[in-house]
Amino acid sequence: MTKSDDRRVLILDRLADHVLAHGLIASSLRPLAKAAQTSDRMLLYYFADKAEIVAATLNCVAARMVALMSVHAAPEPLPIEVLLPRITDMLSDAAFWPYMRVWLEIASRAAGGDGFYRATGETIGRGFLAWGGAQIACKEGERDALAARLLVMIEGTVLLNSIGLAREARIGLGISKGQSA
Amino acid sequence: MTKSDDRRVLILDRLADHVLAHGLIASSLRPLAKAAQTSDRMLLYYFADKAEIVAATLNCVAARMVALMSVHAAPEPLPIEVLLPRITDMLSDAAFWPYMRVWLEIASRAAGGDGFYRATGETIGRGFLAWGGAQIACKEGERDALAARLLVMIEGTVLLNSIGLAREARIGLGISKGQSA
DNA sequence: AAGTTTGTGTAGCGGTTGCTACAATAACGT
DNA sequence: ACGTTATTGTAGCAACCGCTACACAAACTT
Repeated sequence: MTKSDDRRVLILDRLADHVLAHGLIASSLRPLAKAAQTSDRMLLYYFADKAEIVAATLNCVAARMVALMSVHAAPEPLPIEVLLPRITDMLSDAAFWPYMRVWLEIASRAAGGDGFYRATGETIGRGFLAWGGAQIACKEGERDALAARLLVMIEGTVLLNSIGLAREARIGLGISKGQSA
Repeated sequence: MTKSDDRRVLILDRLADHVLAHGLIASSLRPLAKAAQTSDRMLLYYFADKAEIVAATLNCVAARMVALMSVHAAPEPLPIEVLLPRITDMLSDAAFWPYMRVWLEIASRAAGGDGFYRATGETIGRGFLAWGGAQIACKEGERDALAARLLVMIEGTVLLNSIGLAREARIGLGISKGQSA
């Protein structure tokens, strides 16, 4: 049934658009259905329940973010002091902001004890860790620690950005001003 | 009308208990009213609307957190390398976890564009900044940058804790193992 | 004692939530 | 052509959401 699979993929793509544009908080069945140009009835025909819809949609969102990040990845490893401002600029990019919003929603729900969001968050977080680690120019024995360091600082920056303390985040990372290279 | 003021304070205290125990997500009027041992009707008698209830409750929650943090504050300034593991341990403390949960809910809603939560988050964030800055032993000219650095790392740790990457956070901060002093 | 303010219960409004029962059409294999 | 399967619309459920109208009692003022 390739037909229905195609339809599912098309729907998921539109659902991802909607979640990125309006957040998980605005993603109850009827708004989602409207964004996907169907009815809530049909959403629950293609998916078992809302949990499955959200899981599949977040999958799609994560895939897009991976693609977006690989575009921004440095072509060769860089020292962490160079990497940090680069990534900070990336996070401040308007194209990334929707992902950060969803990312914070996931973290918040994970903190609330929801197992699904905790697992999803951990997977994506480990993805960040690997992505960053691969770009650091360093001795092999230092890579894990530096990657973790990068991750802490990235996540700290994301959170501070969300509450309007982006400036303080840059100061904390020792970034003097403006865009980097 | 001290009588009704007392009643308001008593209610707020119970509301704070509930928000800390179950999060903002579980804080619609009827559960809040039950926790405060009243009715939703009475909640909206003492407060204008739900926004006012949440604002007042978060005020109360923030006050409690300040009290809790001042207990954990170092009696004298410490170098940042000593401060960092101390604070990380504090954040991992079970007594702090409820606050971190609410903190992430605030950040998430701020990221969603809600003006109230953005303002609340910024205020509390600046409170963290000042609290941390005051405890750092350093030259005066370095204080702001170090305080910001501390803040980024704290917030990064909070977010990573929420998604089950507490271990990675510690590694990133260069904390070798176990509790500190 | 009369009148006014302060407090409280009951009941319900219009809206949203996730989800489902029922029925009808469209497509397909035989 | 016929029976089955895939797809879709309509309508509605029970639970929840923030909030309000109305009635009523206690308490305080004068």
